[in-house]
Amino acid sequence: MSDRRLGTAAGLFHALSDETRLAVLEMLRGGERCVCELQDELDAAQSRLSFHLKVLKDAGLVRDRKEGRWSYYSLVPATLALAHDEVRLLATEGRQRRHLKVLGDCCA
Amino acid sequence: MSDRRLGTAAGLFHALSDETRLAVLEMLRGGERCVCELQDELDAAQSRLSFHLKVLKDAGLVRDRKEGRWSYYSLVPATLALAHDEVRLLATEGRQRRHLKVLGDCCA
DNA sequence: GTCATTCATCAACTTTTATTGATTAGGGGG
DNA sequence: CCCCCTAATCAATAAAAGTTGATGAATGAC
Repeated sequence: MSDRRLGTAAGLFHALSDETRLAVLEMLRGGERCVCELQDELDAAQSRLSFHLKVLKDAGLVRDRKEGRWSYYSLVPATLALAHDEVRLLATEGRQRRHLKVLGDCCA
Repeated sequence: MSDRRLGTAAGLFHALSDETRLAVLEMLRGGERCVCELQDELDAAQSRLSFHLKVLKDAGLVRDRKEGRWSYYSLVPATLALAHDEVRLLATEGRQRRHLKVLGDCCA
């Protein structure tokens, strides 16, 4: 609702704009996962996955929890809800008809 | 639903990952607009706006209609709905609990 | 202590995106 | 015809994002 709204939304969408990151999020829907599980299942190089996890974390879409030598990642529902609201807004046809312009002339 | 699902979704999110483009989409919620109106209201250089409109169009989020010397852009609700579904899926907590791994060992 | 495992981070590099300032094409108006 | 307006496209550049391979920190097994 603020005036950084679009900037924030753009940031979220950027985090969502990569296939690997979406695959991570999908895996996390099933619950917390450690990096090595993600790595395995997604067949992604370690540093590459780490990079994408950081993008997701910086965007607030996931959080991590360290336990022993493992890092477990999980979704942050609130942020996903935020992204959801943003798209829903766009996907919702605006009710208000814009007022008609004087006939024939678009700009000028 | 296909196996290009994530790739397609990533493409949509990429188109949504820019503040200018989001601003365009918001304007279009009110109905069709010609480029010059967008240009005016968004205070964007002509070629820059044209670039972003192309990104949105290539993503299938908007369509254009030429009339005389003007181009009018409008939303494509179906594509927005697609993006909406995709986010909703992610934002929906997965029901299924993943099966537990053997005790103590994450990766092995 | 040594060693292996997990993962983050870094530096170098490649690829992709975005911006800018032309130029170009199509309409019209005169 | 000549001229202006709208908007797309292009080339050059700049900036951001992604990949790779290496290094390093932390943990825990021995």
